Amino acid sequence: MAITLKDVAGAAGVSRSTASRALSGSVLISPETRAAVQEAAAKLGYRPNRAASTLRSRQSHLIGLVLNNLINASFHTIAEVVQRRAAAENYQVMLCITDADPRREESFLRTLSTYGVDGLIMIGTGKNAALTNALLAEGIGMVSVIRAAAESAAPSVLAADREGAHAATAHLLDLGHERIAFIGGELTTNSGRERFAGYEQAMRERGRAVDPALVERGAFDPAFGAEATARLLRQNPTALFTANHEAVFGVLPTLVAAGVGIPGQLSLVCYEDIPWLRWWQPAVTVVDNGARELGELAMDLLLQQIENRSPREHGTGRAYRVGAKLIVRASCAPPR
Amino acid sequence: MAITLKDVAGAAGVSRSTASRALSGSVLISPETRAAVQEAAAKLGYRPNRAASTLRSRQSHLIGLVLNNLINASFHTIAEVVQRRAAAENYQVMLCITDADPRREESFLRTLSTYGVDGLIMIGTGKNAALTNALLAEGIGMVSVIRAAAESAAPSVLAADREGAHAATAHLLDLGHERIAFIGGELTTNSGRERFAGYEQAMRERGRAVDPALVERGAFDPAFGAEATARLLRQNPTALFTANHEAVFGVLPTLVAAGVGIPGQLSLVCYEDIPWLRWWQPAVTVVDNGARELGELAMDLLLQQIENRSPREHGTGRAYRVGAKLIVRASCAPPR
DNA sequence: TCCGCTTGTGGGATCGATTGCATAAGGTTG
DNA sequence: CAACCTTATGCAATCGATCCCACAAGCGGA
Repeated sequence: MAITLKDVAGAAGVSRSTASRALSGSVLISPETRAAVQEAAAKLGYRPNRAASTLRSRQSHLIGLVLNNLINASFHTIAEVVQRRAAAENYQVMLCITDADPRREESFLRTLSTYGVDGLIMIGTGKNAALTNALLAEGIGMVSVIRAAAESAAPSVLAADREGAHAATAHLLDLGHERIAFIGGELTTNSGRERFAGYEQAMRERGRAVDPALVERGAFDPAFGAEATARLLRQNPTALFTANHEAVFGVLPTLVAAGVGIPGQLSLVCYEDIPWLRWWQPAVTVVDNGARELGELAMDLLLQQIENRSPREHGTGRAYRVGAKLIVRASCAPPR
Repeated sequence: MAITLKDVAGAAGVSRSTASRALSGSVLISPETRAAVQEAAAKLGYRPNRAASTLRSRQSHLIGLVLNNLINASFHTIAEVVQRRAAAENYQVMLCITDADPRREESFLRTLSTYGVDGLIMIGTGKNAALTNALLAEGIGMVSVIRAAAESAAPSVLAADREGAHAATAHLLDLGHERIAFIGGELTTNSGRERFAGYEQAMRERGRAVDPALVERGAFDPAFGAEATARLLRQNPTALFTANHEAVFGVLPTLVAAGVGIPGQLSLVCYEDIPWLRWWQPAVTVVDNGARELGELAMDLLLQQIENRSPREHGTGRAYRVGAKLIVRASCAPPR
């Protein structure tokens, strides 16, 4: 039915082996033969059968991308970056959405391995370390992004959450703020813990105690952001650092509804550089966690692993950090 | 190296053929044999090799998802829905991001066909109809979503943009507005054309002429939204319908900066139900284009095609419509 | 008893590209 | 000129699951 390598070989007057070598490049083939085969392939519109190629060569040119969802800005940014880099290097991406459910994740990991993926980019739950380590041992490349299980042997690319939160808090302190409120995620999450640590550290460095009444931690969800903001406003803070991204959707409307002037009455810093915060009035100062660079670096590491084929060297669980950047815009001013 | 069907067959004391049939289900196999094979497979941790299966059976259980980007809310919503449905039906999704570039799209389509995808979900550029029709003729399933080329033989699932825009405009007219400004996309795009048509139709039905000074059409981009809003405010509209989703990011800050009271001074309706507009203060009345249903319906149609394997029946270019819903919130009121 | 049918199982070819091994042609060196 | 190496090519096995075909066992009816 479809055109196979045999047809191309026939048209070019060579054997299948020679045709294969001519098209895959980089082996002993005379320039004329190579040209003849390439011409024949082009003329016939030959498209190689990846299933056959994968079966024999054990290289699928497939990369599995495992993540929680695509709604979160960091996640879909990373997904985009990964797909683009992959395509540029002639790899294809299999998308798997886990909802942060370890059971779904496990199922995806098993399925991906049946497809013979060459590597995996994981924003993982951290609950399947035994399985991921087994896959790693089988020679499948792997890089964890954003989250990393301590027991995982895969290298990880992490956001500098502590540094980012530290920079945001320091910025507010530099402006002269003392009553800096904090809205964060639960301490059970990586980012919740690290960002609070950054906030606390900055306060401590300037000799400021953290006032528990100014700290709100809760679910990654706008409703929590709204409640927390309402509570915090009663404490008369002069600045607010929202380190819980999803909560922002609740924080901003609550501030507007309460008629709080920004930055006149309250200085505001949020987390993650999403378009809305850039286009808001006044434009909101944010911490950019560097989602694009996270994705780029993860793919660099993964492609290195895949090409070297040396799980030993990479299976060290080494953690790389991507710097967070404070993007100063118009939402902060010295306190009155 | 890895455990193959041969190993499972050996452990269960049957032939490879029998083992294969026992695991693939739905053929003549005695219950005891089937149980024995399944047990052996489970005990050995057998994971079938998809490459081999695809090569022989010409079914990859892969679906290609081709779209512009993942930033746009409709697109990543559709991507999520497609992936979930696919996973539930034991298909995997290959993600391809085209940036709406026909050349990239073409390249992805060719690559996907080398992987032997069973079907394609396309938010396409419409510029590769010859190629998509060829793939369709080869037996690859296909459904276009949101955009559809007239020359394409694939069925399409389209948003009811005209109806949505009509409903939004009618809502404003019902409240008593007469000077209803419109911000849309270029007429060269499907959604730009259809949404303007809906606006115009609603106006016409109520005997209102469309005032060209109240209509702005331009790029899908916040900067355009900001300029357009600034120009429109000089025309003293009592209501604004923003049918260009990306422009919203420029429209809202401009309105806030100009101190326009909503809905007191100006009623506002936007397009697409994204979290920000739900949590804005006041909550913004929007037209929901039904991205989730678009994705669901597209997958339903695709799975039907793949299972029936009857390109004839489906290759009719038939267009399905998903209804748009007006979600009334707090951003509209009668004019003063 | 024999024929024909149903049900279950095995043998072996097959999908299409890759690759180890053999070999031929041409060139170099002592 | 013989021994040897380099370069280019072909042959045939191979990857692992599927599926056509053959065939055996069991059973009912004539």
